[in-house]
Amino acid sequence: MFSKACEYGIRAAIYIAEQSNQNKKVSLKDVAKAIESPEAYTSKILQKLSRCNIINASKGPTGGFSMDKQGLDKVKLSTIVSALDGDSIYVGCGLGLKQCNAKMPCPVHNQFKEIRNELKKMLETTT
Amino acid sequence: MFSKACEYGIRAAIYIAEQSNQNKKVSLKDVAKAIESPEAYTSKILQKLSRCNIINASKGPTGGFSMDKQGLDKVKLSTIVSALDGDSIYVGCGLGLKQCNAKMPCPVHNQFKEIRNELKKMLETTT
DNA sequence: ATAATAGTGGATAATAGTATCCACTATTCA
DNA sequence: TGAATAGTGGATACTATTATCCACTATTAT
Repeated sequence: MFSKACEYGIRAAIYIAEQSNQNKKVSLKDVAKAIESPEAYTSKILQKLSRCNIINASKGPTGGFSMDKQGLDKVKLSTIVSALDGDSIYVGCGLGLKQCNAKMPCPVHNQFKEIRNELKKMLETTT
Repeated sequence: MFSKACEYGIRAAIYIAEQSNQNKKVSLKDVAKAIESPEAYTSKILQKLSRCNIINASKGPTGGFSMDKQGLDKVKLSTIVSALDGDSIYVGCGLGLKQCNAKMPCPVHNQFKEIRNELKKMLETTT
């Protein structure tokens, strides 16, 4: 469904959100440990999320990652997914056909469309 | 959604089914050309499908791939998918969490479950 | 100021999925 | 029988994803 990176990203965001909700800043190590992910790799992912302003990163001692408490419930899963995986989940035919579209639908075109809409709707809920 | 191999497999199966419905046997080349896939790679995929008895393969000149005309509408997409991708689509938490199950659901557990059921239902339709 | 901490960014390695090559076997037909 | 055809199976190459390493910068506290 999602790439590994995206899974880590979602899990990390959820964890950071939980901690921020208690006014706690967390370090890279904390996050990696909490979500059981390789530390260095997680670092990259958090960098991306931070660049997209989904999470805040601060340097130096007492630094770490956090999220705005007030904006917390405005963060959609879909934002995280598209930041890490792009829109690959949404675009293109389920069978990888180029000539598949509404006019020339592949045999499973409509079923796929329905499921994708379901998924999209779901991703637009909060952490 | 699906691996490339699986996409090719589904497309190939659909093509072979169409041709078999007109009592036509098709060669590897035909299939690869029709579904725009690399020939050698497609060969591997068709081998798998043939081993799972989803399609028939015959050697020698006039050989090629075909499907039983009577069993044609009994072939489920899900069979092809699980032959090529295993059950990776169905199993496990959408976020890759090990400790996620009905009792300890992750924040998106139930939404995922619903979508997966939709998908499963859909895959159990014919070519 | 300086030492310690914590994130950053670029280079690189390991792995899995995708794709190709080639020698081989089975089958058909002349 | 033998030549041509078509699928088989194993070995190998390519590519993107996943993962790691390390030198660097920014920040804080002493």
